[in-house]
Amino acid sequence: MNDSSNSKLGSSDKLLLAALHLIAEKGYNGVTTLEIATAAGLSEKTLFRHFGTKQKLLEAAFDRYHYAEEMKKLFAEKLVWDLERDLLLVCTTYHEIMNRNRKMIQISLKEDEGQLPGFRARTQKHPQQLLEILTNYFIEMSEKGKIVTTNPELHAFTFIMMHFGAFMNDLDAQKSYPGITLAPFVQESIQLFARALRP
Amino acid sequence: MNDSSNSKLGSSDKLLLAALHLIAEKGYNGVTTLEIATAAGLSEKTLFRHFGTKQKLLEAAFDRYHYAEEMKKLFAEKLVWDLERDLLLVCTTYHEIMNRNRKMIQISLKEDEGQLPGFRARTQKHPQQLLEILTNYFIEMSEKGKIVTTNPELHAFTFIMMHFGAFMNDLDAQKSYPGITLAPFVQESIQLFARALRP
DNA sequence: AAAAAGACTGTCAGTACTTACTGTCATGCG
DNA sequence: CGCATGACAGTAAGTACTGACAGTCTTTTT
Repeated sequence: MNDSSNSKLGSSDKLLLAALHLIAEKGYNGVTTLEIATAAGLSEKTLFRHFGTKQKLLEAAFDRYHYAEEMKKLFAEKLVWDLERDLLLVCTTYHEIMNRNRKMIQISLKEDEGQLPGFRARTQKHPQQLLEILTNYFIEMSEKGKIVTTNPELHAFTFIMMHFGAFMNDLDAQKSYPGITLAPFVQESIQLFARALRP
Repeated sequence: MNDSSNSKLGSSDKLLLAALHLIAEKGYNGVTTLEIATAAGLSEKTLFRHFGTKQKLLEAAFDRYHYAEEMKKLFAEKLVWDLERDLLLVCTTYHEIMNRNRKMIQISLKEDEGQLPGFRARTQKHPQQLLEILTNYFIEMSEKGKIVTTNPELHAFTFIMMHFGAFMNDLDAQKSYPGITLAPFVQESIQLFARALRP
């Protein structure tokens, strides 16, 4: 259940995962190096031997575990120009990536930019790419006559905001809206767009 | 420009505002009592004379500046059963309230529940109420034959998630999507729903 | 009007605790 | 042997919080 219980990992990875987990939960200033080391099942001394400072530990964790593949590759050859199918692909891919970077996103939210140079830029890279891709998709779908869209970028933005909102709502352990799960929401959001954009 | 530059405020309010502002920006553990007092233009000693402890200062700030009026009152007698008009009212009211509680929401996001008992519950109160109101609204509109909705609660949730996402995106000073402003987005989101739910 | 009282604040010195980080030496392990 | 680690002690800095005293300004009293 706990990240650090995996005994197959090397010491560095145990520390990185424990750091990521605890900092995401309690914030950088809310966790001590002793806490992190203990959670990793190691001594504090080992932590400093590996990473020198607490800052470098966090930076190393970000570098090691931030998923950074290009969004465009994820959609290459996969779009079939059927609105509902393609939107489902976009949705699932979006939520998958956001969930993979969940801890990093939580950290970026909690800490201010001054102390985490460049971290926020990285967490925002995927959403920005996706907006571009989805905008172009709407434009092309419109040219094919399969949908009507007056403002493709705004439509793409709206679609992404829906799912960004749902993701952020889910990020919080103590959810704002219990009783609503992701899958039906995804389905509904797609049908909504399909009906609204239908020629 | 700065909160604490308003010389008409009493010392307590200067401290509360400075605390709210700084804690929202750098987190509870990221700010010192000396910093807060200095930002308020007062001495650290005065801070402790007024509030005793740092915790109580934050709690007092939350109590004093959290906007807590019942959502239902805000919509009483104001809904006219015209979808586009009513959704616009819901949108603007939602964004207004969320913005009014912006600092409190930022703090709730940064700090974990263990140290801020009950804070998160208060920031989540408005969204939950709104979901209820909007769900009932969709049900009634459906009964009036003005819209078709297969799952009113999910539709309401979807609508709110769109705007929650937009708000969260805007919360960040370093926005993910520059060049997109709120007003056109609100307009588009309403038209989207109007088209999708039209009988 | 003058004096006295009271409320509020600043300065400064200081305490107690936490915490990032280091040094030294011993131990286990291939 | 060589390498990684742990146990332990310790340092230096930061920080929440306190106490003592003095200054200022307003209000009250004479």
